Amino acid sequence: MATIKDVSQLAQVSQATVSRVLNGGVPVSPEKQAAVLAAIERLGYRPNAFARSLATNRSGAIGALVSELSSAVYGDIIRGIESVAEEHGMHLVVSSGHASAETERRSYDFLEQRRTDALILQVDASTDEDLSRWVASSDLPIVVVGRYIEAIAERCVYLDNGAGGELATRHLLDRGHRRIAHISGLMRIPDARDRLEGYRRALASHGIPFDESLVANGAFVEDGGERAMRSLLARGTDFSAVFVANDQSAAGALKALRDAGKRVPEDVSLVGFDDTIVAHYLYPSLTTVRQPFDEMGQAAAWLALAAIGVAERREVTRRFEPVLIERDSVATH
Amino acid sequence: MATIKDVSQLAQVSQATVSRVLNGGVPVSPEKQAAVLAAIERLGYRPNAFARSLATNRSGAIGALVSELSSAVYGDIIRGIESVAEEHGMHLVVSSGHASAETERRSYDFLEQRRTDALILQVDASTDEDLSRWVASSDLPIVVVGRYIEAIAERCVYLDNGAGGELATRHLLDRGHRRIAHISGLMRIPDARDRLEGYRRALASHGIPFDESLVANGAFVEDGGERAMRSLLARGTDFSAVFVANDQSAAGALKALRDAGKRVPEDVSLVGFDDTIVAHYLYPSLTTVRQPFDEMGQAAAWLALAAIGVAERREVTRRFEPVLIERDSVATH
DNA sequence: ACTCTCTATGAAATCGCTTTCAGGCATTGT
DNA sequence: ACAATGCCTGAAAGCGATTTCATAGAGAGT
Repeated sequence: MATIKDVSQLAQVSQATVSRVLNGGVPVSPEKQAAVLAAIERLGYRPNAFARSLATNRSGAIGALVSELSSAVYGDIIRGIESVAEEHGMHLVVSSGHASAETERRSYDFLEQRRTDALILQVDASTDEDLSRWVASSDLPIVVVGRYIEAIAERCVYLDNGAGGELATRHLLDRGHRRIAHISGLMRIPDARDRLEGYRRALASHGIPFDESLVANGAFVEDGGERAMRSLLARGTDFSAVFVANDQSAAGALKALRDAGKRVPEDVSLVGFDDTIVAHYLYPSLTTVRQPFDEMGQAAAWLALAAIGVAERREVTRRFEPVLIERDSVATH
Repeated sequence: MATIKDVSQLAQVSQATVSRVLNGGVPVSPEKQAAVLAAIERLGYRPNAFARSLATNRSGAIGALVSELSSAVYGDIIRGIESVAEEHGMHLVVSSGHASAETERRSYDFLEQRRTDALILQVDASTDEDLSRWVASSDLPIVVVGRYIEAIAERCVYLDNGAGGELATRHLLDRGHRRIAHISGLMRIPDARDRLEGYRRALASHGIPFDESLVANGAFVEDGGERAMRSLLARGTDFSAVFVANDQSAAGALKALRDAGKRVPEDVSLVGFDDTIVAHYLYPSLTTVRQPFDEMGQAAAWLALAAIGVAERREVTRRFEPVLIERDSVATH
């Protein structure tokens, strides 16, 4: 591998000059410039990124830590981050936390260890306190996406989950449903609690009392949704619609309904949450509350890049509003 | 940020000693060891990864370039790579090619630029020649996954797509189908051609002549599958089953069938390819040919790690066999 | 008791780049 | 024609680790 020294010798200039033509900004005479470029070409020279980073203390990359790499949910967040990063000539290093606090911590350490210039975190397993501590103790800018943490609110990009729960429930109310059940998410995750809260608010606004027996926990996973729906059906409490806390558990709920001989949406209407690819593939396709993952990723990237002075500081939306996507799983009651 | 020098001063030892306790291998007296560890703890010292990499010329990470980060298909490959990498204390840097040859090239350049110790490529847009050239001209080990390229065969981890096409088609033949259509994939991708070839072989083995009018192109995407199925139906040629080149286009095909009032599997049976999450969510759930993405990722990682001497050299499967996953989209004819 | 290993340690070179600093040379102004 | 100004350029000092090499001291062998 050729080094800058080889280039400088071949081009008969100093290493400083080579560095200057490489990085621009400083004027270099056209002749030397040409000589250097020729030498670079001739030697197939590529600057050593480690040396450069060591000297500049910048890596040219931002890191993203996501809870699950292969999830349909978070792919769009990454895509959003990447598009903005690329726009600014920065690269993206992605690492996965495997939905385990331990692995999240390890991956965080890796990224934080001065390998990237900024960090974007989308994690589930670590607690609010963990994250706040990380933000406080790290000297690189950290942005948290998909989660609102009061202590570091200005570094959070998140959805208004309460409004989302309300939106979903209101939609069912508007369609004439009155007995509306809820399959909730993993309650240790704030999103789940907020969505439930939104559901309660919507009911309240229509003067409908909250009924404990219409709520079952789906834990955000397909299996959980299936079990929750079975439990709901077994209770014998009557309902004509269900707001499910995410698309994945809605898939499970749909299966349980089908197994029980209930038709969707004729017998039971279903609203999901997230608008992941799952909602599109289900049959009937799922009416759901969309999270603008792509835009949220972009916002997070803007925040991060602005913090390190790569992107201009500009107004960035941090709290996103949910949007209802109507498909075929809701009928008028 | 504390440096090794700070630590060495606080611990009253040389930098070399600090480095030794950090990296192990070389004996250090227990007292100094303790002093160093205490100093590290006290200062919150973390070695600078750039400096270390510059000195050792190793990054401790392997790079993966995938065509699409957020695809359901490739998530499992990454997961497989990551699990093996982690097992060996290596980290993973992922970059995306966005299914464009230009971006693939750029991402490749980034990763190749001495940032990672080995490279695993899963790319669609770049040609066999591009890849062969990269492998030839790079001084880091490169493994290609999901693709067979003759010139660099020993660095490829791939599925026997021909066998897959045969498997799918044979399954339909075994179930009594004789008029079997095929919705093919993007023909510039070898996988698509091989699957078609397998389809032809299976037909031939049953003495059924290949019928051009039973083949339509679905280009591996949902839309394409839908259009292809419509085209097939419009031709008026009779068929009772279709082998679709991947799950995604099978989803489109299913939609077209449904729109045309055909029931699956009663009127038309369907077999997909890949066994992605899509196959699971479709209704009826899709019988499909499974690619062991996870294991393929693992194999690629083993190959890569062995090449840089991190993992022991052991026998690694490079050509994987497809497996038929039976679900609900095939009926006996 | 004396030489001969060995073992643990530190000093210093090195990795490949950026950046400061000082100076040479050509302009410009008077 | 001379001083002042600016523009380019090169030498050299980092950046923060690893690693080689030499050496001091401890232990072993006779």
